[in-house]
Amino acid sequence: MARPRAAETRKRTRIQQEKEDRILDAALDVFSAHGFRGSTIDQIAKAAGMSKPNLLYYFRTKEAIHRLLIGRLLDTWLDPLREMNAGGDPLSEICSYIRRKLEMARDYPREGRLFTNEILRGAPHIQEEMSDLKSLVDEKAKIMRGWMKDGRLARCDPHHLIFSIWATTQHYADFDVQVRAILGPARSGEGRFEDAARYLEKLFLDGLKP
Amino acid sequence: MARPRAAETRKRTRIQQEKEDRILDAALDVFSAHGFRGSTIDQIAKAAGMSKPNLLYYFRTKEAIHRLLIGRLLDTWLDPLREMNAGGDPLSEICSYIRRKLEMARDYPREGRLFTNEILRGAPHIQEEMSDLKSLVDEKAKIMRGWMKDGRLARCDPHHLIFSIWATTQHYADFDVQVRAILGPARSGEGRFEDAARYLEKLFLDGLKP
DNA sequence: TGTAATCTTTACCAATTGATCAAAATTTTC
DNA sequence: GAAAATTTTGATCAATTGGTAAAGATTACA
Repeated sequence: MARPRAAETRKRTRIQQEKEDRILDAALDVFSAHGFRGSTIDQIAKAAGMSKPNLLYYFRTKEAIHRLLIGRLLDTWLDPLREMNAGGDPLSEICSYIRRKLEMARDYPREGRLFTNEILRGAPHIQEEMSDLKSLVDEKAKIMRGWMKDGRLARCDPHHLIFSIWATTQHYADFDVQVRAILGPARSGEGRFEDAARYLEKLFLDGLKP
Repeated sequence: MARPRAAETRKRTRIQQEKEDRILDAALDVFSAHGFRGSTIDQIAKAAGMSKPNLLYYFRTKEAIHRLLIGRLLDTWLDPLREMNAGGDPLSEICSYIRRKLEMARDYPREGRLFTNEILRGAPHIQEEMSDLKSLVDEKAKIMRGWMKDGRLARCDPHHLIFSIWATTQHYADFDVQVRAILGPARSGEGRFEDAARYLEKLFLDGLKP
């Protein structure tokens, strides 16, 4: 190889491990705040505490960083939905799904915004993942329809039910500044997530009771 | 004025009227799809069917276009909430609010995405409007609390109730590609908004019944 | 119809930005 | 401790992009 780059050679060194992690964390900060095109390599490099050429030694292109982040994200983003199983009690399955999604919005807001950014742009980098997503959602929708048939869940469109859970929970990551502006400083502590959880649980429980 | 620019002189001509409208429409297309920094003047000019310098004859800067769009947007975006009045029946007031917001997501998805873009970036251009927003929401929250006290609406946190309506309706504009991908081509017609309306109405009605 | 105002185009500039290269500095390995 | 491998830096490039200048084309109006 003419000009060796990190990770193109034998195995990852200690420095590679460290620096790559720092870069990805910095990039998550910057991408989630400014979007892909709104972010510059310089910004990311600065946030990671290194020079631009140095960063480019670890990742060939800006897109390579973005791709890796998006890929990682999708891997874990759907875990809560996967965990919903037909065997459990419908309403408590849905409640814990809501709780888990809300926890993700609280604990990983950057990832959430990165995802929303990508979707807002028309999901250009995750076309195939979209069809995997459809399969998963269809599968879970089928389970829900089973619950409805058994009279254990209110009859409704399961796809839109899932959308509404995504929307209400993701809102607390994507619209964070708006939520804080409206709740005011006094209620903008971490407690707002507990208030949200309480409210959403009530809404969906009573709204979906058979 | 050394180099006169459109609208800096006496009154708007026919051509100014036409071209400015075309530019704003094109800019809404481009900004809502790519975000502010992701959009170029060239792109907007091309979409508006004119050259870049020609466009810049009508708007001094890219930011001027964006500012105008954002300003216009906020003017109308909150109208549905303003219309919610204490005199009506609580549940039907909330239902028509949901319906109106859903109609906006259907009829003005570009505006919706423009707004989400702005909030995602931390709302840098609409700081003051945010406090106006807070006043409006607080006022409506007060009305809702009155309804709850009278036993005409289920007790819950009215701020989070409003958030949940925003989130579930806006979702159909912002996450449109995802919604379409999951519903599949057969159910991605305009009918999806009616399905959504039916579902949301049921959810909120049963979820908020006293 | 002629003239003043408005509009459009061509050519251009300076700053930013993604990316490269080769050499210097550092770390790892034997 | 020296050689080899890896990491860092500084200089630089080409493309993109926001914006300007000035001359030419068109339109409105008396």
